[in-house]
Amino acid sequence: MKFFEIQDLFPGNRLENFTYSVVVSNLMRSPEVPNEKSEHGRSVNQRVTIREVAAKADVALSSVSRALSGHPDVSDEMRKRVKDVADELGYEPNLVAQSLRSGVTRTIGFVVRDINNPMFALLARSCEHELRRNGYSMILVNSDRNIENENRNFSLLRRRRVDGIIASLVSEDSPYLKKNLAGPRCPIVLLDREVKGVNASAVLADHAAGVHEAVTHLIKAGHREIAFVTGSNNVYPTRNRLQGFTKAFEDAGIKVQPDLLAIGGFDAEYALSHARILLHRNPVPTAILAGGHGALMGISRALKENNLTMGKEIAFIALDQLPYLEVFSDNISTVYRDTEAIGREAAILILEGIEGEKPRVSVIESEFIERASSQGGL
Amino acid sequence: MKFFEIQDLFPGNRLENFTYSVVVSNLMRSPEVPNEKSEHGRSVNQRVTIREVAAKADVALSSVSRALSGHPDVSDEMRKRVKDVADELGYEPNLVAQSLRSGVTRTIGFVVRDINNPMFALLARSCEHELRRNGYSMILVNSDRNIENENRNFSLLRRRRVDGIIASLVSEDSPYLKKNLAGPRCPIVLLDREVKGVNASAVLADHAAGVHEAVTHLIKAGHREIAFVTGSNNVYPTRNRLQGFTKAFEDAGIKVQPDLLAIGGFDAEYALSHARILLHRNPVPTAILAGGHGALMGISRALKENNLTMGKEIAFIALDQLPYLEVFSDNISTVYRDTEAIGREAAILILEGIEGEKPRVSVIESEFIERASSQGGL
DNA sequence: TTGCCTATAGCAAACGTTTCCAGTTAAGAG
DNA sequence: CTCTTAACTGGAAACGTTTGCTATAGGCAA
Repeated sequence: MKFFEIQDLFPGNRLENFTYSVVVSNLMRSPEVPNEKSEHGRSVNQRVTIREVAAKADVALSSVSRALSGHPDVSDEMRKRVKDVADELGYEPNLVAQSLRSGVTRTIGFVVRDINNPMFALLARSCEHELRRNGYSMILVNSDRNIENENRNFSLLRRRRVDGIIASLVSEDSPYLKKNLAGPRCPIVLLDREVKGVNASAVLADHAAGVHEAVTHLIKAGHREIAFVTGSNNVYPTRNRLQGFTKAFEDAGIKVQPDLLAIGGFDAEYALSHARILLHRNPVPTAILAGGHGALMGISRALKENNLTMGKEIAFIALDQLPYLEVFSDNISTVYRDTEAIGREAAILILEGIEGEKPRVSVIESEFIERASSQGGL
Repeated sequence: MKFFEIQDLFPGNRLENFTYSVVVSNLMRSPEVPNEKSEHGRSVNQRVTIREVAAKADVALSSVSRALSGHPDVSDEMRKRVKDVADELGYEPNLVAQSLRSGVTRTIGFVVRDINNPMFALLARSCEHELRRNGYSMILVNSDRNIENENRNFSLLRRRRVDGIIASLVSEDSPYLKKNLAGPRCPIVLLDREVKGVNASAVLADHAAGVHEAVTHLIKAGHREIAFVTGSNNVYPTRNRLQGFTKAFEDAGIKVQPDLLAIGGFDAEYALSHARILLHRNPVPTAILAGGHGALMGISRALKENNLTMGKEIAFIALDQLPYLEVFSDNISTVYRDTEAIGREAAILILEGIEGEKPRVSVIESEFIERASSQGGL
């Protein structure tokens, strides 16, 4: 363990002039930029092109291209000569030109329903990582839960000629969906969505299994008044979770009480207002399930308002292990699915699609993880 | 408030066949894709081009281009005719071709030091939002705290001919920095970094002010043994925070005790191991400052290990209001800076640079926000 | 020696736009 | 009625690559 001496930290005795604005100032000086203009009014791009490499190596353009791209019809001597010159000049191929000519952009578009949900950040991150490992870049566009935005996002990605689109759709019945999913000539991977009649791959989580496990656990503990707050049933996760939920009741020979279900919005506002109502129901729910990030936010606020503590006065289970939970709320029972695996799987599916393979569906398991918050309530 | 009936949720009595694999299956059928090949072995891109629009409207290519791009030298009649045909054919300009010809990609590269830090997710998000509002897309690349990755990321963005680069650098003394920051002919915005001799804009947080405020608060409360765990001082935020830290001690006429400073890593592992040592120091620190996300993680784990509660046995302040804190740990005192404002500002600076304006530095304020965790410890 | 084949290199045509320049038309002025 | 000008429009050359085809050279067999 090495601790620093104060003078190490402030080389040159900068302690004396303690003004961070001074620190800033040395960034201000601007060695004048040339920024010349060519005769045609376009700014000169003094970057080195394949043409210059060819000239300096005294070979044809096409030979440079082949030498650098690993084409087989190139002699060892030619390849070496070209590579040397390219290195010497610091040649970096123009990906835009390559894309135009070859029709391949090595870019994947990622349409995300709502980037506010930290799960998507995690998912997009692992997906990007896997794509990059395979030489692809990712353009991420956020729809902000709005189907008009979503439609514009698809259009943008088409114009950018991305090689594939990974999409977490706002809903499964947007009027633009047919055009956006059937139209483009690039592979598509849907995240946790089922859209009929489109030729797309999908990564689906098996929410039902985990929810079934969780609800069964609650029922066995004696709970009967189990509330469930989640997004509307025009998306697969809600339907799938409800299947697990209902199946657990069926298996126990109990009837689901519809007025304990608040199925209508993934946002925190919806969850808050509906949790408030649920908490004033008679009889009061003894347990409550939160479907997603927004539900968790809204419900936990409502509980706080009513001075209810999870795991004491009420049992609580979050569907989805959200990334921040492990930090400070490591007592929350969750239905866990491996979010990073979903991202990786999406990358794999889209790469398969680019390789020309047929679309397929990949299912990610889920499981109930019991912690303190699912106790109490009875 | 509308609650759903069970049968609403499962149209068609899907309750009976409870197998989510069945649900999946309707995605599997693949209406055979044509996937034709042209005579030259390139897959047919049956997308409509400007040429087809020109042919159908019976005008020149150049007129279509001008009509759609808002060029002034176009008659109203021409513009209408072209637009109608373009709409009819569903023409979507090829951004790749536009980029190649015009030299402008309408894309900004965002190099992020470590996307694991949720602050960067927030920052990138607000930045992307602002860029998109101005018609730009963002490509985000993650360096994973590794300067080799960082170097490759810059190269990738150059090859992609991005119009500007926003960068959160791993360190300020990477050997590649000169090449990467001075070389490319596109504007650059640095996030919370000072690199001498480069012609770049920057968004700098005024950490010092907030830290000064926070430490002064602690000193006034009677704290003398104040520990500080943060990243190495080869980056601006550490230096700047230390300035605020030291100034507060100076102002109070007290000497900083160097062995209470653990200045060496932003990662949680570093923070954990050093917090452990600090907590066994004699005398034990009465207060502890966490510089960043990793420090917060590591320290809070070390506190838990030692059965210490923030705000009780020890005073705790997090430098940076991390996004997840407001959710479950709303009792943590923080030095707050508006992360989303930083993202927006970065976008604004990069757009200015693209407009040809001179690089400049923008400073974001910070302030101490007192909550429960900074009490106790004495 | 001749002929053929193989390995390699070069030429030139794309990819889909934008933009310079030149040409056409119509309107207005003298 | 002719000339000048303004307002468009069309043609063609780029942008920086990749790639099909053709050309050349050398090797080897007959």
